[in-house]
Amino acid sequence: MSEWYQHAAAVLPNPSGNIAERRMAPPALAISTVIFALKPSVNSGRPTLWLPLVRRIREPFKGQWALPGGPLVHDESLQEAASRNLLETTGLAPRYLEQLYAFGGLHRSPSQRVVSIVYWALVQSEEAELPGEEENVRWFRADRVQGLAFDHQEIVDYALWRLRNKMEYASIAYHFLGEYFTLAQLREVYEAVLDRPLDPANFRRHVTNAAGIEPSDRYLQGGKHRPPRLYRYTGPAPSSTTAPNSTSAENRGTP
Amino acid sequence: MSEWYQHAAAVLPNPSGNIAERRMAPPALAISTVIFALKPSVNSGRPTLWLPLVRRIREPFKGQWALPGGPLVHDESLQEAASRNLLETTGLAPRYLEQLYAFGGLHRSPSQRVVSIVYWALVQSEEAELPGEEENVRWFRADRVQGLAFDHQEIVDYALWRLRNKMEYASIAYHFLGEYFTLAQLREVYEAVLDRPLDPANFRRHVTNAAGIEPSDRYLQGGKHRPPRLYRYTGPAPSSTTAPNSTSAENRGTP
DNA sequence: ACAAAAGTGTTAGGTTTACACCCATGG
DNA sequence: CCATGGGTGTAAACCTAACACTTTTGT
Repeated sequence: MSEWYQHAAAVLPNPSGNIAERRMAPPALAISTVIFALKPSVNSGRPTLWLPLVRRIREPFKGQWALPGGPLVHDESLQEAASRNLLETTGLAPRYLEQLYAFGGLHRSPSQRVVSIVYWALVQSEEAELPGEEENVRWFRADRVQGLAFDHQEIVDYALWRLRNKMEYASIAYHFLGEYFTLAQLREVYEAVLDRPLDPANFRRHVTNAAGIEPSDRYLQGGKHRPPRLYRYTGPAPSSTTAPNSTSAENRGTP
Repeated sequence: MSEWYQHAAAVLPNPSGNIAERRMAPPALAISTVIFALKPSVNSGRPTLWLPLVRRIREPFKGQWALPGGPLVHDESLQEAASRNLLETTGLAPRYLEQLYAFGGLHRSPSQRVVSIVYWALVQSEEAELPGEEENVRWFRADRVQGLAFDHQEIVDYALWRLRNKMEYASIAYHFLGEYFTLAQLREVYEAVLDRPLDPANFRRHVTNAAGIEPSDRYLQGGKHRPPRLYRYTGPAPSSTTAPNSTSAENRGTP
């Protein structure tokens, strides 16, 4: 895993060295994915944003952490490639998956020109346990990552910005949670991602007025206080169909 | 021009035919651009959205109209490729240029797998005259295009959606206009793109309260009535730097 | 003077925000 | 019965849409 730059290069006429030859080779095409999950902070226990990275085991940036990714394999759409990517890294099927951006700067990789089409994904916290044995995959706090290989720091920053931005107007927070959730849990998701406290009363109204969320007749038992009602998300599930068509979307600017 | 699919294929180990061989070839990488300009409608004379298309002169979809595009040439970033693209088609440097989406479906092109990274651009109407001699480049009304080659119809529809969407929250309308413009002209831009009338009084307030627009001490003379004041856009000009970093942005969903 | 567009004022309605308050449950 | 989070009510502040009205020019 994660040694695809080498692999991609092997397909090309001239893998290395000769500059004149290199200019003739078409850029390699790669797919990478920024995967977000909420996990309890080690200190406060409150949920915070985490993402998995893989350690590079070969030379461009050997030993440094990088986004999970791989070459674009034939007979596989861009989305499918990202999805497979996610499965191999976290063992999960994506709850939410959307294209982020195509990064194509000339010197992203020192050895060879690589164009990366990057996706971003949301997965559920509990299920997001790594396949154990993997020593070269580790979760990091999303706001603490640094020293990444290639331009992956910039990519992570942009994905974070997009997540925060989109969270404010689109119904994506649900994809961090299971089928049933309390409004307090949902609020904690928003507070973790947006990194600011929200008024519980106003949050309740905002979210119950929104379409796509339905109260169930179940309650969460076992708490210390009054058992909160459980809700379900019944809106569209763009899990594997976030394309430019239909009702999909991207993000919003800050102006 | 516009015969780059062939050209790209020529670089690859196995240009055609053999399916087993074809699966080994990496997908070709192309850049295309959706270029928008406002031109007066032939009937009403009011400004409407237009875009330039190029006629295909070789076989996949020969004779049909397609988006301007070409292969990704070495020593040229994605943005630079799109920018060159735009220059060759309209003779203009882009006033606004932003990445739209990477289209990578398996069967976009019948002969060979092609991944297209598509940009969208805004140019000024008056200057957007074609280099005359070009018989294979023509402007079409954006809401009337049909029968395009490949999946370009879908791409145009998405670009249109994105333009309309982004127009509602970002300061991009200015890029259709010259340095000095009246508020009525600016309102006509919004009305043409959003395809609905706007209240002049409220529009004025909305736009004069927004940052990045300054009144000048000049007035537009020569009209039939009271000469309107001329304004200037003084906000950030993302003309060639619309990357995921900085204050750039993409679009907003239809939650 | 009159028509028409430029530009200003005003008001009703909706949305957001802050916070007071009641409800229900475990201890 | 009390502490605590679940859940409801309410009023000020703010934003938006609709439209009446005044101003300024060319004819």
